[in-house]
Amino acid sequence: MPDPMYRQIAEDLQRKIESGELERGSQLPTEIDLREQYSASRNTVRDAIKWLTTRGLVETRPGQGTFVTERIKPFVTTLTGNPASGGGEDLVYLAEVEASRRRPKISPPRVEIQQAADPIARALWVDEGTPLVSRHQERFIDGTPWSLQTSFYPMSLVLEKGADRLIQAIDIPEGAVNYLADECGVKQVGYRDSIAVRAPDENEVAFFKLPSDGRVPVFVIFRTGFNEEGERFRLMVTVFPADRNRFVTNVGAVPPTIAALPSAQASEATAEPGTPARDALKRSG
Amino acid sequence: MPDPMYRQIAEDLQRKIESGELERGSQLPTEIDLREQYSASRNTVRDAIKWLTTRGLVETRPGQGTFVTERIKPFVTTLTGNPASGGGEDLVYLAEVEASRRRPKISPPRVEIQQAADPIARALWVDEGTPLVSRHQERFIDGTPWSLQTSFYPMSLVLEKGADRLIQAIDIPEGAVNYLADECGVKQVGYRDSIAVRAPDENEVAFFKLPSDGRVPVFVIFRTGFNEEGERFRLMVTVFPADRNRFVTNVGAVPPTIAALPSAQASEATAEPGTPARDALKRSG
DNA sequence: GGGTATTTGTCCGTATGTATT
DNA sequence: AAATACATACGGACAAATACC
Repeated sequence: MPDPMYRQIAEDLQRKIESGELERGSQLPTEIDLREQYSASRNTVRDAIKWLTTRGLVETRPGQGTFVTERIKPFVTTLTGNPASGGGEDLVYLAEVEASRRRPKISPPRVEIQQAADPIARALWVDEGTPLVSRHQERFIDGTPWSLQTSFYPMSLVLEKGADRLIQAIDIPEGAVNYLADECGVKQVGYRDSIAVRAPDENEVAFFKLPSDGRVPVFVIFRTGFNEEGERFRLMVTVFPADRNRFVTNVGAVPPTIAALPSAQASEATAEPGTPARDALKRSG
Repeated sequence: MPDPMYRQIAEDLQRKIESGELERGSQLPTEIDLREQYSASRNTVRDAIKWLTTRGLVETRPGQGTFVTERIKPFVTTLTGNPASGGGEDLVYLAEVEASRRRPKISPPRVEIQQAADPIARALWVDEGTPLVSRHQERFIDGTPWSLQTSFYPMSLVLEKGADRLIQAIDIPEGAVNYLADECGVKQVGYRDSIAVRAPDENEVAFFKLPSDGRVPVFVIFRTGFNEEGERFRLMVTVFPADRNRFVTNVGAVPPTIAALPSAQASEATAEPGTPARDALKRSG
C-alpha cells in the first residue's frame, strides 16, 4: 500500500535535497509550480511542505517562497569544568567563545526577589515560599541570541552572609561563584547538571527568533551548586536553542578540547553528531 | 491585531489543558463538536489541533479521538562515572535502572565489520576506509524501547590485540571497556561525551514508537573513549527519545544521586526541568 | 513612497478513505 | 455490519508579506 500523496511528494523533495539536486539555501519551486509538477492540489503540496518543515529540511518565508534550510554551525559548550570557579559560567563562557573566534555579549542582569515556587524550591531543597534572588541574563554570540540564563540564590546568602552584590543589577565580572567564595566564604565544591529538551515557549521563540511553530526544541540545563557541607546554595537554569548548540562533558583523563586549538577547530566543531548515528543505523538496519 | 482563528482556538484549548480543565489523558471534543463550539470550519479546527500536536500537548488517534498527552515519567541517565569501567555502559546502565526499580533488557548485539565513513572516521581520528567493528544493541526498560546504541572499535584491536570477543555477536556482560582492559591491556582513562538533539529518522520512529510526524526529537550522545596514550580507541553512539529521558553530569564533590536512594526517587526524578524555566521566564518577563 | 505582481497564509466547503469501536 | 472519528485530497477565495518597478 503506497504512502499518501503528500508523503510521496515530500519524500521526493527530501531525496532531491539530500542528493544535492536542490542546494542548501536555494529556493524550491513555488506551490503553484509544484502543484503542476506533481499533478496535485495546492493544499496537498502544502501538506508535503509542512511535513518537510516539521523535519527542519525547508523553511517558508511569506511573500518570498520556500527554501532549503542552511546548516547552522553549532556552538559547543563544555559542561565539565572547575567546580570552584563555576565551570560553564560567565568566565568559562567568555573564554570558550573567544577561543572559537566568536564575539560574546552578555546583557546586564535583571534581578528580582521571588518566593520559591514548586520546581525551583525542590531543586534547591528549600520550602516553597522561601525568599530567593533571581538573576536573569541574556547571552549573545556574534550578535545573535544564544542563551537565556536565570540563577537562583537563597536570600539568606544576602542577609546572613552579606552577599550584597547578588541583589544589585550589575554583572559580576569574576562570576557569582567566585564572588561568593571570595567574599562570603561559600565555596562551590561541586555541581550537578540536568539536561533536558522541550518545545520552546513564546518568550524563547521571540528571543531566539525560532520558527513560531515550535518545531525547534530547546535544551534546558539545570545546574545545582553544592557547598562544602553538601548543601544546595545555587540553581542556574539555562535555555539554549537545540539547533545551534552541542554540549560536551569530559570524564577522566581527556586530551584538550578541540575548541582550544583554533587551527583544528573547524574539523570537529562542525561535525554534525546527528548524521553519523543515522548513517550507522541505516547501514546496519 | 488578533491572532488567526486557528491560533485563538489552539490557545484557548491550551489554556484549558494547562489549567486542568481538560485533564491529562482525557479526550477532547471531536472535531465536529469543536467546529460548532468555535463557529469555525472543521479544517480550521484541525489546524488548531495540529498546532497543539506540534507542541506535544495533544495526540490524535484515528477512529478514537484527540487526547491530552500524558506526562511520561522520565528516566535519568548519569553521564559522569568511572572512566575505567566505561561509565554509562552496560554495567552502569543495568545498575542504575534497577536502582529505580525498573526492569532493563538488552538485545544481543548485531556485529558488523565496516569501513570507517566520514563522521565516524573523524570522531575516531582514523582515515576513511579503516576497518571497524560495529556492535549495535537495542535497550529496553520495562519492555518499552529506551535506546539504540552502536559502538565502533578499530579492527586493529581484534587483529593486533586479540580482542576476539568484539567480533562475536554475544553480549559482553562485564562491559567492553572492562574486557579490553583486562584481556588486551587497553585501558580507558577518560571519555568525552557530545550531546546533540535532532529529529528522529524512520528507524528510530519505528523502534521507539514515536509519532510519525517527527515532532519528538532524539538525543544523540557520542562517547569517545581515550586510552592511556590519549588515543581514541572507541566510539559509542547512543540515541534516546527526548520525551522520556534526562541526562545528569556530576562535577566535583556532589552528594549521591537521588536515583540511588529509592525512597526519595520520585521527588526529583519526576520533576520536569522544563516547567521551572518557563515559569521563571514568565514571571520575570 | 506608492502600486503591482508574486508567494505564502488563512479559511471555507465538500467528498472520500481508513482506523477503531 | 454500522457508526464514529480522524486522515487525505480537492477546489476556491481572500488576506498578508515581500519584492520590484
